[in-house]
Parts: sequence; structure tokens; C-alpha cells
Amino acid sequence: MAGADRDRSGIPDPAVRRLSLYLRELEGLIEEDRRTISSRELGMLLGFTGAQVRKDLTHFGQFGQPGVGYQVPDLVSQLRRILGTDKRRRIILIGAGNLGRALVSYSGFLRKGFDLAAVFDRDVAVIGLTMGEHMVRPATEIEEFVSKTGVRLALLAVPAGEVQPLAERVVAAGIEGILNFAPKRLRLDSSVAVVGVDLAVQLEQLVYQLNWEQASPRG
Amino acid sequence: MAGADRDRSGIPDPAVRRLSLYLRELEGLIEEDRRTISSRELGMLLGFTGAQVRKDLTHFGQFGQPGVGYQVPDLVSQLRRILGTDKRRRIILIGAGNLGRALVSYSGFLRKGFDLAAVFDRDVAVIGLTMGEHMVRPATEIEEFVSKTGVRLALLAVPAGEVQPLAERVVAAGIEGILNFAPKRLRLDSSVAVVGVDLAVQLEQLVYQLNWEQASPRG
DNA sequence: CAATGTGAAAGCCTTCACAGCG
DNA sequence: CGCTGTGAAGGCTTTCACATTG
Repeated sequence: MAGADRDRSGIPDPAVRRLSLYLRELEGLIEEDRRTISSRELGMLLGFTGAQVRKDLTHFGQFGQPGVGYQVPDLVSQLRRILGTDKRRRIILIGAGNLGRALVSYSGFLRKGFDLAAVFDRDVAVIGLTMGEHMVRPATEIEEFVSKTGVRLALLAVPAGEVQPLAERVVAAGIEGILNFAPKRLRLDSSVAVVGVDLAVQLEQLVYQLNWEQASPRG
Repeated sequence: MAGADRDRSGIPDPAVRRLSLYLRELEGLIEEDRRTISSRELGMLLGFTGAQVRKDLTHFGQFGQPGVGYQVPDLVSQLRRILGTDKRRRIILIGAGNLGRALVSYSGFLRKGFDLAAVFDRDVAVIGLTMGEHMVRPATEIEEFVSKTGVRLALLAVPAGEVQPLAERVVAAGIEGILNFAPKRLRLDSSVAVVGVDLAVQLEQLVYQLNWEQASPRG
């Protein structure tokens, strides 16, 4: 009874982002052996309304029991299936600089169903060094590796000036999804999934909030 | 004519996020000595419409010249002022593990007007080690440091299980803005500015896109 | 003439409110 | 009785279209 695969179009982007937050919260609740939860309580924990939670979930199926709420372990499974993290996925890292090294060793990063398959860099100074369980390979081998292994995901942790041509290369090699850490928007075919993480942008947003919260009416 | 400080309430959150993207793009254009740009072209570069760009900017003042567009260097100054990154700011890092170390050495991170003032950790194994120019200080000294120096921003790069009480501590000590890397939502007084960066969430969003893009009508 | 700034219209997302169900 | 699932209402954001400007 996994089914309920319906049309994924027309689902609000913000709703999909909240799904990840629900999952994170519910995984915490499982640790505490919590069996069921109402939409209202789950919402409160994250700063949303109960109606928001219910609406988000019903985009994908009917997972709750009237009068009871949602079964926590069941909802966790459903959310993993919806988000696609129920199957393990291989991922390659390109860029073995400071940030790349941190990503490899950051234990929280690759926990949820992601396996690091290889690490690449174009700098001769780091090629051959080991990072965790991986030896850094020359960037020239990316194409061969991707086509041989069929890996579909790549983390790009290279300088902003290098990332656009590199992204085009990995897409040509067969990569279908990119998590980009360079502070630059990638322009790629729309069939490629791209998520960007720019730490400078996050800091700016923080400082903006800091400057104007005092003037804001929100108590 | 810098003025034009108007009411910051009632400005859409998405608009403020786009401001950071405009700034990033314009900083790139300055490198290329680009003098002026139209809302339409700036929008195209980032995947937005010209109308969107103009509406976002007019929330904060009138920065363009009809028939010409926007002066790139002037708009950069204005955006920095609006976002609050025109003045240098000190920031402390708490958590000297893998992620914390990467944040310190990630050159792109602290470039835009941010100065790392100190690094703290509670683990005796890392206290006293040097990270970049900084010696890791014991977490017990956070309160004294914050009150003496008046630093207002903190990066939290500690495990999820430790972050909530730590956040409460730094807020009590005087910190007003937090960039949280732990995969946990912080519940703090609403006067505190909090931005969260959860890498696992970003990966989930990527995998979701990967699974369903093919079914989507978007060409 | 080209491009801004801006009311008005359209579209999207969230919240409401309640029928229905276990 | 409590809580889900869901049309309808409401509110917020984006897009349109054009008067205005140097």
C-alpha cells in the first residue's frame, strides 16, 4: 500500500520545503518513541498552523486518521518516499578545498541515504591525497567515472569562477542533479535539478533582519 | 542622496531574498566594468522578470533613471546599505568541529564585511588549538567575551542535540543574530534574528526535484 | 525613445470553517 | 468527541500595462 502516486505538478514549492522540515521533526519524535501526532502539534513545533500541515500532506495522499492524527513512523516512511530519500543514492564531490573537505567529514551531511562515491579536484596539489575513505581523483576522470557508475548527483564545491563550465561538463557526462556551493547562479538545461547554497547570502539575510527587527511591529 | 529610509514593515520576504541575489550578480558586473543595467537584463540573468526587479527595488526607494536603467556601482552601494553589509561586523563561531573549521577557512564566507572575532568550543581536545588566526577558546568564556566586545552575531556549528540550550545561552549573553547550521529549529524570543542552514534539507529538495522533473510539464 | 515606477489585475498560497469519519 | 481532509475565502506576491521621465 505504498501507492498514491499522483501528479507532482501544481504542488507549491514552499510546501515541498516544509515536507523536509516535517520529516526532520518527526525523526526526532521517533527517537522519543512518540506514536501519533496531530497536525496541530506538528505545526506548533515548527511555527506553522495545523491547516498548513494538513494541506501540505494531502497534496500527496491521505495519511492521517480522523480523531487520532498521524502515525509517526508511518508518516516518516511516507515522507521519505515522497522526497525520494527512501532509496540510497550515490553522489560525487567535486572540489577538495576547505569546504569540500568539511563536507566529506561533516557526519550529519551524508547520513540520510547518501553515499559518497568519489572525490575529484583539478589541483595537482591535492590529487592523490586521501579524504576520509576516498582518494582525491583528477578532475579529468569525471566523465569516465560518471558514465561507468551511473551516478546522478554531484556536489560542486569549487570557486565561483570555475563552476559554470564545470557544471556544464558534469551534465554532459550524465549528472542530473547538482548541489552548488559556489556563490553563482548556474544556467543549465531546465531538465537538470539545481539547488544552491550560498553562505554569504544567508549572512546578508541575517544582518537585514538584525537591522530592522526593532522597527517591526511583530512583538 | 542616500536617504530614502522608509518603513521596513510590509516588505515581502521573498523580495529581501532576491535583493541578495541582485547584489551578488551586480558585484560580478562591476568586475567587468559594466556601468548601467536595465531591470529587464538583471532579471534575465537571474531568471526573474524586469517587473519583479523594479517592484523589489522600489520598496526601498527610487534608484533608476527612466530611459537608461540603473547605475551599477550606485545600485551596489544602495543594496549593501539596505541589507546592512555596508558596515563591517564582528561575528563569533561556536563549534570547532569539521564544519566549524571549514567555515573559518572558507575564504568566500567572511569576505563581505564580516570579521571573525573569536572561536569557541566546549571540547577540551580542541581548546587551545589554532584555527586560522584564532585560538579556540573554552565555551565557558562566551558570556564574558560577548559582553566585553559587544559582538552581536554568532555562527552555531554544533551538534543538533546541543544547539538549543547553547542558543539560549548566547542570546542571554547579548547575541542578537544567529546563523544555525544544526539540523534543528531554534525556539527563541522573536526579537532574535535566526537563519538556518541545513544541508540535509537541501539534499532532500534536490532529490525531490530529480524524481519528478521528468513528469513535469515545464519545458 | 527606452526604461522606470506604479496602480490594477491576475495568480498563488495560506487560512478558515465545517462535513465526515473513526 | 477529536481530528482529518477539503472547498471556499482571504491575503499576499507577481505580472501586466501604461503614464511618465530624462
